[in-house]
Parts: sequence; structure tokens; C-alpha cells
Amino acid sequence: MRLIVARCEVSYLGRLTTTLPEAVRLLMIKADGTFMVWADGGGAVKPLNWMVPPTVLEERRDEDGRLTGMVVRRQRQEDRVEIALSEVLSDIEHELDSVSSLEKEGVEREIQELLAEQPQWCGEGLRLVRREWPTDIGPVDLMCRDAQEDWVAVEIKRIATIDAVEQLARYLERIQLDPAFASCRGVLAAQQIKPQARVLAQARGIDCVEVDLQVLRGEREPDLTLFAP
Amino acid sequence: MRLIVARCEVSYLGRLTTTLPEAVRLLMIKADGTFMVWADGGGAVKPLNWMVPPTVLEERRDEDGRLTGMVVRRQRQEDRVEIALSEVLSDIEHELDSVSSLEKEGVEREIQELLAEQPQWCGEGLRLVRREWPTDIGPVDLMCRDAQEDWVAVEIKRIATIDAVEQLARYLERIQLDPAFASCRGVLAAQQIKPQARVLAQARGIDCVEVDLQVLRGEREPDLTLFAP
DNA sequence: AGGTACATCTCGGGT
DNA sequence: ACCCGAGGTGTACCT
Repeated sequence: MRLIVARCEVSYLGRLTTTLPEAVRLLMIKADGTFMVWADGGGAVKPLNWMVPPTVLEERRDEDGRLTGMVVRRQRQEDRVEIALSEVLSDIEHELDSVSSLEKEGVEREIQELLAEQPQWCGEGLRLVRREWPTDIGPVDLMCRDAQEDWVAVEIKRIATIDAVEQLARYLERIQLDPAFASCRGVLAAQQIKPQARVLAQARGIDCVEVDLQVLRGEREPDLTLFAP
Repeated sequence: MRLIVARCEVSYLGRLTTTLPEAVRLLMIKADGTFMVWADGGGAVKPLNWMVPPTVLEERRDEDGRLTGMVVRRQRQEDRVEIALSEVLSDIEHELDSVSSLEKEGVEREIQELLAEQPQWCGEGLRLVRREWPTDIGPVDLMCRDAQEDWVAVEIKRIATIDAVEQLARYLERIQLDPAFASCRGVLAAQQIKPQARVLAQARGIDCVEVDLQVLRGEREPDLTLFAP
């Protein structure tokens, strides 16, 4: 990992064109060839400019050996980042370890697991038949049956947007082609359902259910009004 | 901007939980409070862990003043990154300039602006009525009227895929609910329209128009064959 | 390799 | 503040 702090001008030419006027910035070059340009403000987790590997880095130096320019090119692509350096304030390099397995817990998977165990939160009297029910365009998260023995396909999201409604509608369209499932209905279950997704779901005849992760985990009592007579 | 290269263990607790075993990594702390943890491999432009401002950083040191731990907390949130440092290889700080305007050209916005000024490229005789025409599921890019005073909704993309066709179809569905707009038709305008999107648009009765950015900008003469008799 | 769905998406623009 | 759509999205997983 090489870290250069320098006064520089940066331009990117590729899918789009960007230019950065001269200012003091950080140039970060990872051992794998990833190249990034950072500024100090903006509260951003994203670099101003970058280039993903495989990259070719070309340096330009003056007669005194001072770094004056860099060109970063992507292999077999025509896009490039060009840097004109007027003053190098720091240029250090360190051996870092490569990325080691980052363990992640607690995303959409967890909601699916919890709802598979407690499908009643997706609708009264629902029983799970199968998780990841296959269709020819992809798997439905949960396939259930209700108290009337009707089929219910459940799509699960952390945050449900219009895309989630469309996704479930596509699945339902395929499922209902089978006469045995012609009456299959859809339920969209999510921690949060966006208003516009709700509108579209209504129009598509899809039920919406907001689920509380803490309740699913048994960490909190459900809102009692739900069970009020 | 503070840059620390250190052997450390990192854990994140928040929306999800992650743990990183001890290894040499870069800790990057921007002046605005943005905190990031980087490894050297993976070819990623995204940090292993991060925290966006506003953050509170707490340091722990041993009796010799050596940095042994850091806790980064987000204001008014319960998520946190904890770092246990066993060896600090480098710890430098530099004044960087804040983010200055990154000029972008060539994105969807520019195409929309140019087509708003020259709607005739979306269809003969089109006149612009309003940009960002609101519907209850989101805004249509352009709403126009044609020579026959019929309404035309235009969706603009840099590259139009099936998603773009479905997005426009959804808008049309909502717009046509109003009897005054029952005959509103749709036009998909893009620099590039994927073959599959073209097929679906045809099936949905949506017109497709590929636009040339250079022609829109007036940098190039339009293909003369377009005007051939 | 191409397509799909997820992401602590991030980011900007609007209300 | 939320909501929405775009992204040089990136990334994992599938065919």
C-alpha cells in the first residue's frame, strides 16, 4: 500500500469525464493495483476518483527525480486517470496483509430464517411449505399455505422498494401458469416498506407486511394492539 | 487526514456484526470524521469497515503512551467500530483541502437537459410541457405533447435495459388512470438501448429512440440519412 | 462470460 | 428529515 499526499490536479476520462482543480489530496495505491484519490471533506466513503485492477501505473519525473505526473490505465479499457503533481508532501509505502475473511451476520438472510420459523408474521394461519421455492426465473423466498389451503408466495426484503413488488409480481406470474397454483397470492414482508412500493403492491393485489426484527428474535414483546379483540 | 498503519483486530456492531482477525491494515480518518479500515487485497474500492460522520473517536493508550485501542461511535446511533491495536507501524497526519467541486459530464442529467431543450429528438413535433412530471410512484423525466396534442411521457437513460421499459410502463399505467391522459403514450430515449429492452418496449407499445450525445450538444451534424426523402 | 439480486450500498436532489 | 432514483455502482452467486 502506497500513500502519497500531494498538491495535484486530477482528471478522469472514461464512462464520463471529471476534472479536479489543483489541491492537496491523498493518492492511495493498493498492492493489488487499486488506485484512489481522496479529499478530506464531504463525509464520503467513496473516493473522488478511482481505478479498479487490473491497472497499469505510469510515473513521470523531472530531471531531479521528483514525481510530477502519474497516469493510471485500466487493462483492455480506454479509461484513464491522469494526475499532475506540483508538490509531494509525503510518499510512504507499507506491506499490508491481504483481505482476510470478513464475517458478516444480520442481513436479509436472518429475516428470512426467522420468518421461515414464524411464518404467521407474514399472515394469519400461514404454514411454511418450503424456503427458496424454485421458479424458472429464480427462487421465491418462502412458499406457504394459508388456513384455506391456498398458496401464498412470500418475498422478503430488509427495505422493500418498487423493485421488490415487481420481483414478486414476476414470480407470481410464473407460478400462476401452473393450474394447481393459479390462485397463489403474494405477500411482501419487510422491515420497512416504502410508500410507493405500497401503492404499486396495492395495484398488483399484493399484501404488504412490515415485520419487527426484535419481535422476530423474541427480544421484544409484539405490540399488544395486534392481538386486541 | 490521519493515516495509521497498524497490526489490529477490528469489529463492527450496528446494522450487522462483523469481525476482522488481527492483521496489518490501514486506518484512515478524514478531517470530517469519516473513519475507514482498509486491507491491501480484494481489488475493492470499498473499505472493510467504515463509519460516516458525525462520529466520536475515543483513543486508548498504555502507560507508555502507546496507542492500543480505538472506539469510533456514531452520534445518536448505537453502531460502533472497535479496534484493538497490537503494533503501530506508522501514524501520520496531513492537512488536506476539502472536497472541491468535482465536475461531471456525460451522465443522464446532461442528456435530460439537452432533450428538454430539444424534445424533437424524442419524436417529430414534440413540445416539452414539464420536466420531472410527478406521478404517485415517482417522476417521469419529460412530459410532452405531440403535433396531434396527444400526451407523450419520455423516460431517459444513458443505457436502457429491461428495467427502464418496466419503469416507464409503470408510470404510463398510473398516468393513464386519469381520463385526460388515457391516451398518453411512452417514449424511451437513451444513448444505447439493449436489444432485450427493445423487444419488451415493442411488446408494451413503447417507442424507442437512440440519441447521439454529440449531436444533442451540437458538436456533430446529425446523420443525413435521417433527413433523406 | 452474462444475468440477477443484495448492499452497513453511497450519493445527490427533491419535498 | 424522509423519499426516490442513479451509479464509472461493487459484489456474490447463479447459469
